[in-house]
Formats: sequence, C-alpha cells, structure tokens
Amino acid sequence: MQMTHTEKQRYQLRKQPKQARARATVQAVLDAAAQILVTRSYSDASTNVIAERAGVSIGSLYEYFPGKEAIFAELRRREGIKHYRSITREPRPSNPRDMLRHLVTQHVQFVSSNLALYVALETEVPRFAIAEQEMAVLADYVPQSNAFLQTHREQLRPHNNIAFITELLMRVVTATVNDYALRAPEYLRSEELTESLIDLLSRYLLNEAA
Amino acid sequence: MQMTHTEKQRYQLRKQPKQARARATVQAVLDAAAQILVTRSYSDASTNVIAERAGVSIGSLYEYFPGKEAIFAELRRREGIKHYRSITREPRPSNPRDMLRHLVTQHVQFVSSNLALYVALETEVPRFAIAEQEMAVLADYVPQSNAFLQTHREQLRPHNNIAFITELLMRVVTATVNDYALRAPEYLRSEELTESLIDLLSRYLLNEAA
DNA sequence: TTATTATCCGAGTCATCGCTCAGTTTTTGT
DNA sequence: ACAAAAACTGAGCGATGACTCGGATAATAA
Repeated sequence: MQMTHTEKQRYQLRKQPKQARARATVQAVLDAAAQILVTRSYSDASTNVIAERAGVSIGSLYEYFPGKEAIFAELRRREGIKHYRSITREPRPSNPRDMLRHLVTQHVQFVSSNLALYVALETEVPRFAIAEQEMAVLADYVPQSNAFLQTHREQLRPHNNIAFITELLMRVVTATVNDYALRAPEYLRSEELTESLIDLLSRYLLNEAA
Repeated sequence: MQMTHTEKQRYQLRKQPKQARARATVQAVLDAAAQILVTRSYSDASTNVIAERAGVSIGSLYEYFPGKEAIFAELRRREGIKHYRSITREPRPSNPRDMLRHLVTQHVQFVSSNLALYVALETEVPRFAIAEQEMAVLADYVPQSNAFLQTHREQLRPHNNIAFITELLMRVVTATVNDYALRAPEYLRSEELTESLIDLLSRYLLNEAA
C-alpha cells in the first residue's frame, strides 16, 4: 500500500470499455463485488475472489480497474447516480410542502429498496476520495431546491438564509434516513417515521397557512 | 479471514491487564492505533505497525488483543463512552427547551473537539459487531430523556407517541451533526447550525408557550 | 485478407499480514 | 529470599493478497 505520488486515477477506471463484451466484463465485476460485499464482507472481497465470482480472469479485472478500491469507488459512484435519479424523478412538486414530502418518501424508498447493499456500502467500505462523488446526491439537488424555495418564499416562515436552511433540511433528511437504515431498519418503512419527518420539516420551513 | 465458529470474543480484550504497566501497554496500543488511523489509514494500521508505533512488541499486543479488529472495537467503545459522558454531563436541564439546547451543543462540542479521530472512525473503520456498543450513546439516553419529557408533557405539543418522537429527535441530532462532521465540517461550530437545529427541534416538540 | 486494435487469460511473483511460541524479565505474594 | 504469576520479547512461519506479464483470442478496419 505505497502511495508514491498521489495518483488521482487510483479510484477511476483504467480505460473505458469500448466493445459490448468489455462493458459486460466491467459490469460483471461490479455485480460480483456487490454480491460478495453483501453476503460476506469488504475484507473478504479480494480481487481474486471478485474475479472468480464474476467469471472473468484476474487479468481482465486489472485491465479496467487499477485495484480493489477502484472497484468499490465505481460501485458507489453508480449507486450514487441511481440515488440521485430516484430523488429527482417525476413528478416535480408544485409547492414546498409537496417538495418535502417527495424528498422524504423518495429517499426512504430508494434506501429501503436497496437496503442490504446500501448498508454494506455505508458501514464496510472505506470512504476513499470522499469529496468527489460523495456529494453526488446533494450537489445538484441543493441549489435546485434552493431556487425552488426562493420562488415560493411567501409560503415560508421568515428565514434570513434560505440557502443555508435548504442545505440543512436536505442533510437532516439524508442523515436521519441513513441512521434509521443502519441502526433501526425496522422503522424505515413505517408511516410514523415518514410522517413525523415531514411534519418536523414542514413546521420549521413553512408558515402556518401553507 | 476464516470464521470457524463465530467467536464472540473476537472483539474483546483477551484478558484484563492487572498491573499498571500492562494498562499502559494497552493504552499505548490504542493511542498508536488512533494515531495511525488519523495520520495514515485503517488499512495501513497493521498489527505490526501499531505495535511498533506503540513501542511494544508484537507479542505483547497479542497478549491483550485477539486481533486488529479488537483494537479498533475497543477504541470505538472507549470513544463511545466519552461521547456518552460528554452528553450526559452537568448541568441537568430543567425543561424540554433546555434539554434540546443541551443535547445539540454538547453533541457538537464533543464531535468537533475530536473531529479527526471521530471522522476517521466513522469513515474508515468497518462497523463490526454493530449492535453491541454502537448504541452506547443512545441506549441509556433515550429512555431517560423520554421519562423527562413525559413529566413535562404540558410543555409539549400533543404527540401520540412520545417515546417514538424522543428517539426520532435524538437520531436527527446525532445523524445530522455526524453528517456535517463528515461532509461540511466548516459549518460544524457555527452558531447558525446550532441555533437552526435547536429551532427546528423546538418548533416540532414544544407548544407555543414553552 | 490482413493489419491493427481491443479483450481476455491465469500461472506465478513478491510483499505483507496476522499471529505463535519458546524463552526472558519484572512484579507480587509469602 | 524465593516461588509463582504476570508481563514482555521478537524471530519467523504459513497464508494470502494485490498485481504483472507474456501470450492467446476475438473484433474491427483497411
């Protein structure tokens, strides 16, 4: 584990697969990694074992991935994209209250429908290169939501920093749902949790009338 | 990484140190582990490296720890205890609003005063044996806070399940502060974050008058 | 067809890691 | 002072893991 001169590409694909069979190879590796992560553990997921489970040779694996870390970085990247898509998918809400409801329900929905993998990624895989894709879910969503709330300011209680509040609320939702996923998954899908969270956020964000 | 017959003591001390120098050895190992974790990484923290940094022989390390995982489990256990102490320390609040303020400020205080180690433990160390100590911070605190809130019911908005709400609020605080610690530490100590969080919680929990 | 590029293969190398054990030193108890 | 218990030592073993490389095979292009 020598780090000669901090290579950025340590967590990226060595090269893009061009042919279809190559894309299939990459996908097989990622699927195998996910499966081993969920059924065994991160430390059991050696490159040799992953390659074997994927049905590709260890040599092929290293054609595309510079190492074990890159495999899981890519896996997380792709899950992050799915997560983002899940949250931003239709229908677009037409008012702040619907926005909060949509945010909470979609978030719970995504996490609980991928619970095993989500939890394993969160609890077992080290967060290399945290800055890069870690924010994928929030990076685009926050400014977008902020703009939305700005245009519906009249429905909100007076806040002197809407941008900050927007980010805070996003983080409260993601972090709290994450916490339930890891530590109390039996409540994750409960009406009670979803409704309480929405109520908590609404009461803070919105004025009485809304 | 063979797991013959799921031994429970994999994450516990092999034996309790009886003499002072033995306690010093254990402490030195834990300190070294923490230091390497923070300055290098979890995967760089091999038992050999930890022993060397601690200034004890590898043999001595294995007198007390059954393996690498046990070292970090113990480290986390001790940090968890500190965390709990930090949150439950005087002065005991006399009303719900003070309770919320106390909870938020103490929590932020603890996390930000141990930020590097806290973040490293959260992001790099796998959560083995999650059930055991993971809940240390909440396990005692939640029922205790729940009882407290029950006795001050008249200051609260009507809630049909105070126990659930208590736990929810605890989780919102810990999870959100944790999220800022990992992903936006520049806001962690800000007045704005602390005050917004308290406001968010109060508005949901308390009735107008309180 | 033929040249070129892309993909795949897997035995084998080398480093490192977790861990043991036989023996020494220190502390404690009587 | 002496024995027993506790603590410490570190060379070295066995296992495994990440990764390479020389070469085979397949797809694409000219």
